[in-house]
Amino acid sequence: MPPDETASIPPLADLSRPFDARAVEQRTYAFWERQGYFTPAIDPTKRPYTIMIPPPNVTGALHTGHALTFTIEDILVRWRRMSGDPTLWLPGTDHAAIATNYLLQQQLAREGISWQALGREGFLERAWQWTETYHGRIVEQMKRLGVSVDWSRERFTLDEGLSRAVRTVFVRLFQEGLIYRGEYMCNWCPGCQTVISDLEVVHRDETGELWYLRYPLADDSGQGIEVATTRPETMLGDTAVAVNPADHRYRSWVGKTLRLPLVDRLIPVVADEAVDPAFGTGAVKVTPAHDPADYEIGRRHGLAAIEVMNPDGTMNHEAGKFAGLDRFEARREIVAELERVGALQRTEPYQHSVGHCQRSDDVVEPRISLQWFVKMKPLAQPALQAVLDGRITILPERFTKVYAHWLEEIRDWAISRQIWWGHRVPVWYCQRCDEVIVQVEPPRRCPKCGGEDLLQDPDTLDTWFSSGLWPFSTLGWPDDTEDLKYFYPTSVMETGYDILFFWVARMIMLGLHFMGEVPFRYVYLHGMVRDAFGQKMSKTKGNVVDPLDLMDEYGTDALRHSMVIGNSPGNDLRLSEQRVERGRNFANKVWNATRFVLTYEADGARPGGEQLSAPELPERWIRSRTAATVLEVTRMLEQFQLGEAARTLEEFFWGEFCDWYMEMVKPRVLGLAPAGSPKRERGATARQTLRDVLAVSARLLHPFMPYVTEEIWQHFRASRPELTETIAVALWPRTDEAPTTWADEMAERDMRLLMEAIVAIRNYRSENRIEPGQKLDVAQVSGPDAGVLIEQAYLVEALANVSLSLDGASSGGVTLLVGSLQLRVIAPVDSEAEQARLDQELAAARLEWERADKQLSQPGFKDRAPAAVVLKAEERLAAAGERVAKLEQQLRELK
RNA sequence: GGGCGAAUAGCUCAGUUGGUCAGAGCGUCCGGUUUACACCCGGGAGGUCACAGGUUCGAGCCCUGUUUCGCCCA
Repeated sequence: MPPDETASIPPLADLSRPFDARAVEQRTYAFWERQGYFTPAIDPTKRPYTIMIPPPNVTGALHTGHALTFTIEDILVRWRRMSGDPTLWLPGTDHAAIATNYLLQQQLAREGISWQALGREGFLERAWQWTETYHGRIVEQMKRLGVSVDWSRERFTLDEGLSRAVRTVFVRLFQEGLIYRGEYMCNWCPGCQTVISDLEVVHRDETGELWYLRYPLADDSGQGIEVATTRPETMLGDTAVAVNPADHRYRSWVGKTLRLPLVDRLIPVVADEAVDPAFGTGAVKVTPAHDPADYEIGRRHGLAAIEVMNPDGTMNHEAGKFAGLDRFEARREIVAELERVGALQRTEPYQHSVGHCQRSDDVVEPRISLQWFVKMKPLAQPALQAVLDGRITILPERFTKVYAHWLEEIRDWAISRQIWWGHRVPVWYCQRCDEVIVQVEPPRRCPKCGGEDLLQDPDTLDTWFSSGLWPFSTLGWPDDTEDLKYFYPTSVMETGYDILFFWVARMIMLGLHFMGEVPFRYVYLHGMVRDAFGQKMSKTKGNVVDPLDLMDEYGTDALRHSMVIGNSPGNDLRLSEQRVERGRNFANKVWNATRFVLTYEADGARPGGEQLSAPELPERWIRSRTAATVLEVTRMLEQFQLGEAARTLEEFFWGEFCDWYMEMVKPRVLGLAPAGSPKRERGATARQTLRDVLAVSARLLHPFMPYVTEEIWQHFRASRPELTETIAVALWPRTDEAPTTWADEMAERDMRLLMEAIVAIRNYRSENRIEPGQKLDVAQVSGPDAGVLIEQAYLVEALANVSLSLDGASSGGVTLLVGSLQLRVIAPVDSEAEQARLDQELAAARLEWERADKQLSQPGFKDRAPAAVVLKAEERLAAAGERVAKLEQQLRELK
């Protein structure tokens, strides 16, 4: 085997005591990538498992949200790949139009370059440079997380194939009448200088002011009407005052003419149902060009819409002497001026919701403009249906309602953006005959008049318009590719609940419309990652946790572990260093358990060559527990219960395999017995079991902690050449064959008893401050299951530091009750403490008895409860009763 | 204003077909030079599962209402 095809692990002797994550990670990922393990083989006889990665912003950096996303997806994907499914996890990045455009503008400004002066072409050139520079960074960061994606299929939302998909979709929707262009009131961000969709507006409650203005009657009678407004600067564009027609206070005012202060424009008082009589004075100023509600009122009453602002948020020429001022500066000056002329009546603080741009945080300005829209109702209906009839399952289930509600109330989607970075609208305007040409490839001449003077629409499309196509555009659509046929529909869309509307809903709508089939069968929504105090992470707060720092310090496996354990779908996650520490400790535990196993393997003969004795109780027990764990973990993964699966694994590996089984094995493997001796055989069986269980565990753990488990695997391969060359494609332990034949109910029952006995002795030792080093004698064991303990005496002796000398000769000591067993331990007895201990145990036993008794005597219980439940309760009652009797007797003897 | 979620040990959280389900990690207390691991081992304390009703033989889990906090939509 050429050296570059191995994982090049260091020799066993060099194994470091703590797991050295950093040393392992880079070499391991390079090995996986080189070998192409993550490129699936298309097999028509098998159903593929496909996940499309939520593409991170190409110019962005890995954050904790990505770490969560990619960890969850990697777990699912690695598990299914090991299960034998042709598995495709397709990676890619997103061009993040507004974000990139905005950041690049700022970057240029720092360099003293005006983007306007640079021009469209120059700007795009810079943007591509940026993209190329940063693309490498995000890819490297993704690799550090261990993502098992197929890099050979990597896509970028702005690459040629995806761009053609975007243009094709635009053209088809236009031809179907689902895309239209029109002049409407939209959300305008003066900072980004583009329209944004409703979803990109973030509403925040703010304390502003409510200004009361008096608009006088034009007849100079001295009478006037008072209006209240939160945005006095827009008064320059007022073209009416409106009142509710049912508001008797203003009935006589309707139809009268007012003189607008500062401007001297004559404006009517109109009656309109939309006016809320309870707001302010019940009369409102109407500014059709700057408020969506006023826009509607204006349309109903034929009012002029006078724009008083420029696209950048400064006042325009209509603002007269305020022209050129920023809108907020203008507000102050206009208020001052209104006060000076006596039009300002009063001001009061006012709580209201203010829309901000999701990207730049500027206050969004309602503005009338000519934009492209997607008609949503016809697309939304099938998307709703697909979820309601179960073709798509949303997890957690509660988000189904959120999804449905949004789709039912959906409004048309403004898709054009007044920025340069993105997919340019595939529409050309003939300068000769005004023909509008909508097509996928650029036209040479106007199909109507033959003119060659064609101007392409300057706008670009919302990034989400292209990412909405992600599940199929990445597979080659609009071409009918093999990938598309095989991998679509995909299996799972895993992402954060915050982009359910932005992205998931749109993928479903567009997928159904263009592919005629759902884009994915499951939607798994994870929660938001917060800081240790539950605060949302933000740069301004300075509480951003960098996953790369955490990986540097604790290792990738540790970070991944912290991302899934104890987390459940849809719920937010508080990330703290302590949490990651737990992950590191566990990775280290796994590593050291391996060192233990490998050390004895190296010490003894090669596996397979040794004479094995029959498995003893500890072997039967740990195998049975392993089998149960395989079933349990597999079941949980099938149900997307990743957090529970991880916890189950941790508990099994650490609590049962390491803390119990390895300790039980030590008496037999410490110090090798001569070949051929029974002790040697017993040791060989134990070592064999250690290896077997560790090998199964490593495979179960691999999706969660890929690096440490791969490292283990490679060390195993040294002595077991039959193993696959990577754990990444090792077979997932099957639930329908070995090792599930290891299930052994009797062994589990007997071991429980042994473990309880050991714990009872340790407990007594601890409570009575008996030196851990002091060996105690167990003089007597009685009870129906005494044989179990006697047979396994060496285990109890080793783990509880006692010796079983069942001669009954020595007297005294203390009797411990373990289930139905009684152990008489020769130990110093402090009769006062012993009395307290027995009293306490008696109280507990009585309580247990009472509870069982209460349950059994519950009227109807025996008739209605399942027989197994009744039986269990009866057993509990009997056992508790026995225990009470024994304790009472012990107390009597003590006195 | 509408909808959703959370409320379980000091802290952070699990608990998915209602019948040992009262758990984990961290923290805390006690004890450990047991050669895999102190990133460890052993032992302990600690909870009326927010509150009030209801359904049921049986409720942390299902239903209704209330309180507090958070989120989404308008």
